[in-house]
Amino acid sequence: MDKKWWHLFSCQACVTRGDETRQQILESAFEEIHRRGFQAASIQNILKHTGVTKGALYHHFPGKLDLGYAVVDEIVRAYIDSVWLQPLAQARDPLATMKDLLRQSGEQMTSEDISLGCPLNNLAQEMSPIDAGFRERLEAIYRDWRSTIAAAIKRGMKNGAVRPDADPQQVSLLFIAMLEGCLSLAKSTQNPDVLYQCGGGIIGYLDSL
Amino acid sequence: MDKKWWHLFSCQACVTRGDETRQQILESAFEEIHRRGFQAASIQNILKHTGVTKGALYHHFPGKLDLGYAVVDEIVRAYIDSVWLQPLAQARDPLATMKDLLRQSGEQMTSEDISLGCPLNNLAQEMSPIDAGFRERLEAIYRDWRSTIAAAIKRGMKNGAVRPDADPQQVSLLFIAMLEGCLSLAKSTQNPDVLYQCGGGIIGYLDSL
DNA sequence: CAGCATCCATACCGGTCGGTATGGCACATG
DNA sequence: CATGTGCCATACCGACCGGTATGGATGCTG
Repeated sequence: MDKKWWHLFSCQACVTRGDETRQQILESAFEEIHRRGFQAASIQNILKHTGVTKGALYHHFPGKLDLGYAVVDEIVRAYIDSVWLQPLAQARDPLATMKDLLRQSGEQMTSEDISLGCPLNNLAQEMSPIDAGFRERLEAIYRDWRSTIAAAIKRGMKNGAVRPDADPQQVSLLFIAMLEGCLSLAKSTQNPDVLYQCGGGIIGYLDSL
Repeated sequence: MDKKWWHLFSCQACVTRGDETRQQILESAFEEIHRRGFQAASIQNILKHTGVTKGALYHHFPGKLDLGYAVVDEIVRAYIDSVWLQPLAQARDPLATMKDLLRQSGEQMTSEDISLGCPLNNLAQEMSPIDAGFRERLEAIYRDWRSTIAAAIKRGMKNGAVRPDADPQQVSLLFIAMLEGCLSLAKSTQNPDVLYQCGGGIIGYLDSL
């Protein structure tokens, strides 16, 4: 079932062209899902923005559900990885880096980003009660996120960057909850000021640790 | 267009029976929307659980969108009103009552409540970017909620129940963000412990005020 | 060159959606 | 009693949905 290894040398097209359209479909699907939610996402719309046809899509993905899973596994997860997990993986001062990441991603958000909200949270809210496959995948991302934060906090407690009576589990939980809550409120109001003021509250919380 | 006032005396059926089925439709619609989201909510399902027919529904509501608006205006708003606004309206010690309400509503949540999430947040997340009518209604509810909390905090600062250097605006914002974020995480993990631990973090925050 | 697998385009299908048109029943009115 | 109106049931509609069947183009394989 897997491609044989020498395809990498003898058949460029098989590898690159196929994976290229697959990637196009994935990114367009992510856009559409981010915009309308998974259930309301239309296959036709996903195709319209790529130029590829339905035959191509159903050649690469068995169905809409699997396409959604792939979006979670390969795009949403990769985003959280690159933005949060990797910077925190070997941070010396976790609170400082978290505050930096917070400010940084807050500043570079467009008003459209604000009104569309966090893709991870959107999908989790919509699909967790409905589909177990989505739930498990999204919950795994949250779990990794939390454990990475908790580990960073623990390291910070050891080297004195975090006060020693902090509870790493609760801090990781509450931080993500505050963040998602702030993004959620900002999305509802479509007001960047809400995001900034709320983000200030998160930073204040981190300062208390 | 309005019913004439003497209908209240002369035509019981016109008033009570009509409003009764309307209320049934509203409640069933709330259930269905809470369960599947507004866009995926099926008129047929809403009817199935009430026993009334499509003619009745479209007699009381011009369309699906207006039905959704009515659910927000008459059910979601009423819920927030009764659970949060009224208890806080003349609370002497706002932080204590907020902690009480938090614990109370946390304890009486079933595991199904947890996995379905907060109706207000669900609808806001799904519909705010898509439909302005929903967005304005939901944002109005959030606004009232925030201003009620802020007013209560301000009163608490006057009578010494809240430390005088608190920022009522930010407290109200952050509290709702934390609450919605905690419910959101608990929904994703479908784990009550997450809710309790996260709620403990909120209470810790309130204790710091 | 023959055969085969990959990759994709087109046409089509059953099912469900929200919405409408129509008619009938109960009842208040003049 | 005749008429009008609020309330609701039934049958039906076009649109769109996700999914499939089929065929063709390309390029590697033996």
